[in-house]
Amino acid sequence: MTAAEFTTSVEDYLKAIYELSQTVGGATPSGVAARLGVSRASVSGMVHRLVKQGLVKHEPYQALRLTGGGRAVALQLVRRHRVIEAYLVKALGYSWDRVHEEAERLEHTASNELVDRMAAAIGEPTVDPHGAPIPTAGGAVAEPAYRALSELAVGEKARIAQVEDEDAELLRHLGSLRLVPGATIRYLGQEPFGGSHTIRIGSRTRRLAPSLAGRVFVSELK
Amino acid sequence: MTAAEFTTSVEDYLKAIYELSQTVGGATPSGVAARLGVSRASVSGMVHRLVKQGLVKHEPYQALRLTGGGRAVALQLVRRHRVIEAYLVKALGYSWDRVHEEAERLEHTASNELVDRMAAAIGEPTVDPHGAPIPTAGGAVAEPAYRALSELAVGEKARIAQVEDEDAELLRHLGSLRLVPGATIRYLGQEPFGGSHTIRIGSRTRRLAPSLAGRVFVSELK
DNA sequence: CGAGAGAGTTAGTCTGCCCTAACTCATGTT
DNA sequence: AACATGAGTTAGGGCAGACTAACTCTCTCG
Repeated sequence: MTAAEFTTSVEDYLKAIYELSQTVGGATPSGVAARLGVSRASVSGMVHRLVKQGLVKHEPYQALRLTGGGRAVALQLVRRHRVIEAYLVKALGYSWDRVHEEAERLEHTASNELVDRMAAAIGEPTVDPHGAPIPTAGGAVAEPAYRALSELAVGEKARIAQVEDEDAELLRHLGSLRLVPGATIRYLGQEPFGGSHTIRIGSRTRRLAPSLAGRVFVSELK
Repeated sequence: MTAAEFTTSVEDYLKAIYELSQTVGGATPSGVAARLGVSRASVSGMVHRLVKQGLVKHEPYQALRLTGGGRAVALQLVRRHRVIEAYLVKALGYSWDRVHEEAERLEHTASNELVDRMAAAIGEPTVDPHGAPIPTAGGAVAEPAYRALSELAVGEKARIAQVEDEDAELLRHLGSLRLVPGATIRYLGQEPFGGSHTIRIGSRTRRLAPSLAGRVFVSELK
């Protein structure tokens, strides 16, 4: 039942389409190609196979959409990825900048049962080490509408909710600033002409390059 | 450095050749084919590739032999497999009859670092749940010369050292008899004409089909 | 409105790994 | 010693998934 129903490639495409679907512009073939590091032609080829398998819907020259089945596969994969990341950090002492790469490989070979056991062993976490919500085994996900840090109003306080997880350099930098999910900050504003953002975290003032501030997401402080 | 240097297929072939090399008759192409569930022709094809990559030595119509490099790859894989099995049992509550299948997949995607962390987390085990020795990270393995249970002398006492790990049914049966590595038994003999073997384990007398007794290995009691 | 630019697709090729069918080699039996 | 048998190999295909090159569609902008 948990047999390898889909190839690693198919799973990767479905996950890419799932993740791009919830960004502005949706999942375009060239977006998928860029995300997976393959040519646009390869995406066209794979999309045909996915459509034939009933995992994706596609009208030529339109955005790609997952079917219910395709979405379910993608959500399982996302769950496996995020649980594995959380487990590596909590149970095996990994740092948060090194788990993504390992999880990218393990997510395709770990059974759902293993992932469920990992989740149980660390107390059924609801978010991964970068703050991303973990889908339930049943395939339900919270999809919180966080704001980018750069969208805060001057003087506003907020809590760091989630950061992008794919860039290890970024994660090490954010970690060194203590800018991790759960941290409380106050936004002090942006320098003129698209300069750095300034925030207060604990008793320290920190400056963030504009490109970083769009990759860190915050929630209301309650 | 721990990048995926070899395909899953290549790793599987090397492991099969390694394991068959230490049985009587060595690693023949048809032995490898049977073990991996592929045709003999597929083995011939893969052997050409492995020879070209310098992982295997092969004279036509002779047994296959690993080169130093091939052996190193195989030992890494065996280490990953056995550490994963041990970890699943000790850290995640798996039963010993369900770990082989999971480890067969994870061994190809878990990094050496992950495996080393798993090993450390459970106290650097030296054998897996079925009693098979775990190679060190450096690639050294103990290769103990155990006897099959069926080779014991009547009345002899011995310790269960290792059992075959690939047949879940077998493992469940042995588990129900408490015939697990570390258990102490006394061999009471075999029924005439190739019948069942009888052993004493704890205060109970158990009977083992001849085919089972050749798949359970014992060491001297000290 | 018409033309690029760029996105998407099709065509054709390659590699990895599997298969079946058919041939060759090695070996034991009579 | 010849031959049957089975092990090993070669030949020829197939499928998955990637690529480049070339064609087509869409959309924006002058």
